Amino acid sequence: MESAPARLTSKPSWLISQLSVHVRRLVSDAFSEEGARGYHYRLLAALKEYGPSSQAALGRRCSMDRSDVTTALAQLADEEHVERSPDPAHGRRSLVTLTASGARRLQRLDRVLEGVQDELLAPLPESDRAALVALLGRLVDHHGAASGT
Amino acid sequence: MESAPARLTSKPSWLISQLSVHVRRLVSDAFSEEGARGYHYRLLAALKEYGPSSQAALGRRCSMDRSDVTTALAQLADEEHVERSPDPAHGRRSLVTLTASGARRLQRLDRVLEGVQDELLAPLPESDRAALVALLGRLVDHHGAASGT
DNA sequence: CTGATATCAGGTGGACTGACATGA
DNA sequence: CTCATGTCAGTCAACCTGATATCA
Repeated sequence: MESAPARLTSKPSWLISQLSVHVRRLVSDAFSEEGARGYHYRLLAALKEYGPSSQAALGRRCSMDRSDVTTALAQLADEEHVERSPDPAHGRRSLVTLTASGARRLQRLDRVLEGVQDELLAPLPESDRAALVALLGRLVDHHGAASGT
Repeated sequence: MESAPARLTSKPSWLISQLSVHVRRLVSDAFSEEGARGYHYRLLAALKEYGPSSQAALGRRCSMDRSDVTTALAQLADEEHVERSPDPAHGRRSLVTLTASGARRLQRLDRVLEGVQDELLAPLPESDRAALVALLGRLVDHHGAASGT
């Protein structure tokens, strides 16, 4: 405190908050050109990765609230990127599946994200990028395990 | 792509977005116990670091919009954590200064942030923390320089 | 009964935009 | 005149809460 420069930028949570502003700007700018939003991407990506799922499971995996899952899925269903069918085994549960057009949509969004990443990581050489990803991954794993089911 | 598990968690922008959710939750939880919000902390910290400033300058340094600076400063002024006085040299411009109570407030919030950081970085040993801070710092510097004045 | 699930209504803070008046 | 500044009004996505209905 006394001798340190007290630079805001030495606080990890401050750094991450600042960074997240830029990331969000970049991502939502890029996504909105495609007419998508963050929630849509998360859901599509989770569906691709885990296969057909219930809405509650999607919410857990995407760290999204159930109510938001419902809304976002309704929009995705409107555009026929996903299909919601009642789970035959469980009356109340619905099974959400990725459609072919949803998979294409995800591909486009993935490509958009690649661009964002290049821009974001521009100042770092390859080896540093890998190190950063590894470190962030450990944090996400740790905190994801703490909160999710 | 081919052999990799295609884990979402290998995408830096995804990782940062995920992380920022946790960081925000931790930070705003902790701050709201103090009755503060992110904007308040940013402004107080910037005032401490750069000294008395105009509102526009604060906005630039905190990556905040001018209108949000106005609102947040009004609240801080209500609680007498800052003082706004017209700049004698420039009629329209106001000079914002940190009061003694504002400085104490900032200290408390800083302590709160330390706690958040400990929680956030719990899974990482000291050396990795430093590495992470360095990497994030480089990204923030790069992208901050690009956007701000 | 509890518990999980899906839906709907609403509220909050953070980021942003547009309009406006004032002053250098 | 233009430009920066401070203010106000309002939009938007993300995040969260509570209430309700259905079903194992």
